[in-house]
Amino acid sequence: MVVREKVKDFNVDHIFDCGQCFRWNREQDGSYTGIAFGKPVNISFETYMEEQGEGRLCIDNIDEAEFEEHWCGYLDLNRDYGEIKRILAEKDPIMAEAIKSGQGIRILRQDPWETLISFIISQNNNIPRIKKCIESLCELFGESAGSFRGRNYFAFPKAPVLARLTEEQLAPVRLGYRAKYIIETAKKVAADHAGAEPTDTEEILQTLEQLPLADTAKGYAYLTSLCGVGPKVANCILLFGMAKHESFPIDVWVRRVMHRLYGIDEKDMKHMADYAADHFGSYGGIAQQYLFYHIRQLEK
DNA sequence: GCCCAGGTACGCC
DNA sequence: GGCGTACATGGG
Repeated sequence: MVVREKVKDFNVDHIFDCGQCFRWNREQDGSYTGIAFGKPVNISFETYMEEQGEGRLCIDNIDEAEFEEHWCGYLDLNRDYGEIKRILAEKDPIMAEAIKSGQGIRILRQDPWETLISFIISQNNNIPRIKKCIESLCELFGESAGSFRGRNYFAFPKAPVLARLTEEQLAPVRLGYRAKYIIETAKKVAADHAGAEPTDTEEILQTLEQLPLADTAKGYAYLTSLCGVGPKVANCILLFGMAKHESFPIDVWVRRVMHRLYGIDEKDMKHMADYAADHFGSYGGIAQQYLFYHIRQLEK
């Protein structure tokens, strides 16, 4: 168990139930259990006093070394979200209101491969079913990650494993027409990876794991070249799997916000993207998460 | 039966 | 390049 005191701008519901991740589940006590880096973990957060915005973060089933190596970055703990919120709140009153709804949001730095496949599954789908599909995919094709608090866990299946599957083998996961996209994308990613040995050619080979280091435009170009990855999914992968915080995914909910609250024409995606780039700049993706969380709260 | 869900591929103009 | 439309699946 790792404990950190005086953690600010952190709310487990805002972080794990804001649609950026699909493998974290809420427990009776309000904590969340999930799996990352091949290991099941429970995360709880206790605020010292109401309205204080500080609290104690507990991560169970890891040690200090694992915290430093993986979890500090995964939870984006070194970023000052208070400062980001101050900057964004000044942009407009709608954003200021949205930040109040999701004041404890943090953008996770998830595994690019898992994020890629998860968001291919997300297209034209709803969050509960996305979670079911991913869980089933891991149970059927992922390596066992042991048991934790009486439950068995499975790691996310790696690219070469999915690349070898047929649509028939994937059928039990109930992915629908997305099964084909996933097999094709897995083949491409696995092949790129296999071919990524140093060569004497000028051309820099692109692989998925190189993308977080590349600039956003290059990452976007690679991702949208994959089958089943369009503009929205690519931006989600850049944002949630590669910490490209300027990426601004536009889905049905964000369209709803931009139309209803900002008055932008419902089908003018270009205008929405331009608005985000102009107003929210390098924090576009974080702004998008406050808006996404906000509109969904309003609809509940 | 219909509509919807963190959209995309594909064909047509 | 901008438009429609089909697409698997399950919940409301």
